[in-house]
Amino acid sequence: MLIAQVALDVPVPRLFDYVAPTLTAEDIGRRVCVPFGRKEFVGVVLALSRESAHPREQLKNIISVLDDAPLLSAEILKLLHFCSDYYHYPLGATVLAALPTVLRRAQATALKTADSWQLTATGRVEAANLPARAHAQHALYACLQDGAAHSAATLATAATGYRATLKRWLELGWVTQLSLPAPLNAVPVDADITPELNPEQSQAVDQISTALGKFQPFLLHGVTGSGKTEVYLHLVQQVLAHDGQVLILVPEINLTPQLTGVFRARFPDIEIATLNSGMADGERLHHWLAAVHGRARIVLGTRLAVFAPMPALALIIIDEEHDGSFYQQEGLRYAARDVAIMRAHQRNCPIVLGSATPALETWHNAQAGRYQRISLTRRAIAAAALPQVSMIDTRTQKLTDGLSPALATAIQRRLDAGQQSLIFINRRGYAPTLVCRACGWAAGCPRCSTRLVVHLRERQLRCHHCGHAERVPHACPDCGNIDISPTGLGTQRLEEGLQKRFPAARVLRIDRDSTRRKDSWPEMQQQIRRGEVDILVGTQLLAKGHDFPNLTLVGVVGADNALYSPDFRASERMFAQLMQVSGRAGRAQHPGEVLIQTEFVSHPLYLALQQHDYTGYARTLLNERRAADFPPYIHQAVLRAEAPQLDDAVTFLNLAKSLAPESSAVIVFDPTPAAMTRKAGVERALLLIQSHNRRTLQHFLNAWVSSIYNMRANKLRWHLDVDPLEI
DNA sequence: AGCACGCCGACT
DNA sequence: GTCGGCGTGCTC
Repeated sequence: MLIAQVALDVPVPRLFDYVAPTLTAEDIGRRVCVPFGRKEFVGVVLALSRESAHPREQLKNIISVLDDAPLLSAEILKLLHFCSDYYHYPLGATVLAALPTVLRRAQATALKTADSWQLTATGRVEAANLPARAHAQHALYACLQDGAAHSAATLATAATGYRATLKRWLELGWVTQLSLPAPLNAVPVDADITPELNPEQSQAVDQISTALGKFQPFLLHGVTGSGKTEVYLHLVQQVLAHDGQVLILVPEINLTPQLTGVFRARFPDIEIATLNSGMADGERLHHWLAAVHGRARIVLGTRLAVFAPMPALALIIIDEEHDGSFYQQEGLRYAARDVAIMRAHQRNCPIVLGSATPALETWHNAQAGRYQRISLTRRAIAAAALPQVSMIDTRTQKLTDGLSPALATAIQRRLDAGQQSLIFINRRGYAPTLVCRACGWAAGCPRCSTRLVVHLRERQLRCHHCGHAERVPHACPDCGNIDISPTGLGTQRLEEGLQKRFPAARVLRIDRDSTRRKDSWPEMQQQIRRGEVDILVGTQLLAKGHDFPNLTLVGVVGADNALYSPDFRASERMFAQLMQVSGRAGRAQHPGEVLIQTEFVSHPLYLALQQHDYTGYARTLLNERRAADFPPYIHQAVLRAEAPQLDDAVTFLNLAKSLAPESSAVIVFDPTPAAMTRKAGVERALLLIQSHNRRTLQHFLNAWVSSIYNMRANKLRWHLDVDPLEI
């Protein structure tokens, strides 16, 4: 009797056995439909054996086997196994999380190949004579006239409401329907020319490409504008020449279209699968399958792409590897960068971590020789020097709407010269608080332990953590005083102040609020490039990898906040952000200038920034971390609990602590309320666990987690966060 | 996660 | 007398 061990998407840390007479070892990694409780579930076969720990009469039969070939290779299953172990997340849920959502659903019986449509010879002749007013038909023709097969998704974007037209054309015999998936990126792009590399870049390419075929992590540390992308492109070219696949991970959505464009222009004949959370399910599936079947030679995506099976994977690239969006903060809590390293290790291929401001963990690994460091010290455009950075002492200057006279003068000079300025402030909204001048009341969120942010244009108070919104009150709800005022500075207020100060200037605000509408951010980027904007005001959105050639001034406002933060990673993050945003200035012919408003003109963070000295500041921070016994000198895990009452969460954690195995090499701290205790109506507490030895910590957690699963947890949710980003 | 079973309060 | 609240436990 053959028994299949099946992974199911249930929060239970074990597999389920089913009778599966027809399966063979070839079927491991295939999806199956199984009865589970009263329902049918989709699962993945992870192992086959002759016997089960359960009596035969308790075992049910597999209902059906779903795909004609395994979707998850042995290799990717091994990676998922590792993740389940390392992050202490149930194996079944981990495995199912690696599949696109459509493939996790029970109704989806078998995988249908996506249809595509192609113009016939008749169609070509007839469509050329369409009446001018047949707009819908013209739009469809424009899309199909290249003769290639196109998917529904491509047709939908090119010609809205194409379905009716397509149906008619199908009847007329103008198009044929193929039951083959259309190639990705069928829409042609202009081919790019391969630019020359400077000596540093070509040395980087040489060094990395000699490692192809074996495991070796590289840290590509390149100053902003040093042309890391060009290095990636050359490496990809080499891998493609040997029929390999490349996995490229990028931070959240913003950069994906831009970078995809670059790769498509350089490799117009290569299929590129893109994977990010913003994609429609069907499209995502299409791209994922292209990766799985090896058709897509380049897979470019956000963190979730790290689990995309790729039969010919030969190189992994992580761009902006320091970026926080590589951490998944719910469900399977993983760090895509670390998973990618493990994947490269298992696959025996090189991995490139690129950044101008590497994460301290990464830097530390490079110092220790675990990663090979390659530096690009010069900007790719020879004329573009790094910007000059200076501080403006806000203790001695009078600020108007958050702006010092020195910064205002600098902006005026750019306006006179027809150049652009960028003012960076990491706070959206009008003002971060609404305060009563009489009694000291401040508007707080009813569902979170945090202040509400004033959004004046919408006349609303909003919580940036749970989405709660209410009208701005006219008087203080506590004492009735009318004199309540927005306090502090946000992007909206800064925008308003700048517009008042420079009435003739075209000011554009860029934050999550102003770019919420789909496609508005790419549109704004075009606007900026076309020179239709004089002053940009924005948050970290602006810091990331964009190239605005006419931008010569970057002003920084309100950065001091990070210096007070209780989060030990706050200054690392702020330094990286400022370094990145400074890098926006003077990327082309004109020299750039960066002005930072601060009360701490001689703080090491700012001094390092002035010197463009990542290395020096990294050393400072690492020394601090070592002295304080913080990561990367110690390994952490956090047990988090959420409950309607804080007491219940804390009690649970105390009980969990009492169940912790004895270990002299592991420190278990006392439970504490989370930094933001209440969030979206739930009370949160946490328990920090530390060890100097990663393996010791892992063993400890292994033993502990199974006993936590046995605890009763009413109305309480808990999870373990290994290598947490924030505590 | 779903879903059923089960044991205590206010209703036709 | 039942309808239904959600605490508890199981799913191969």
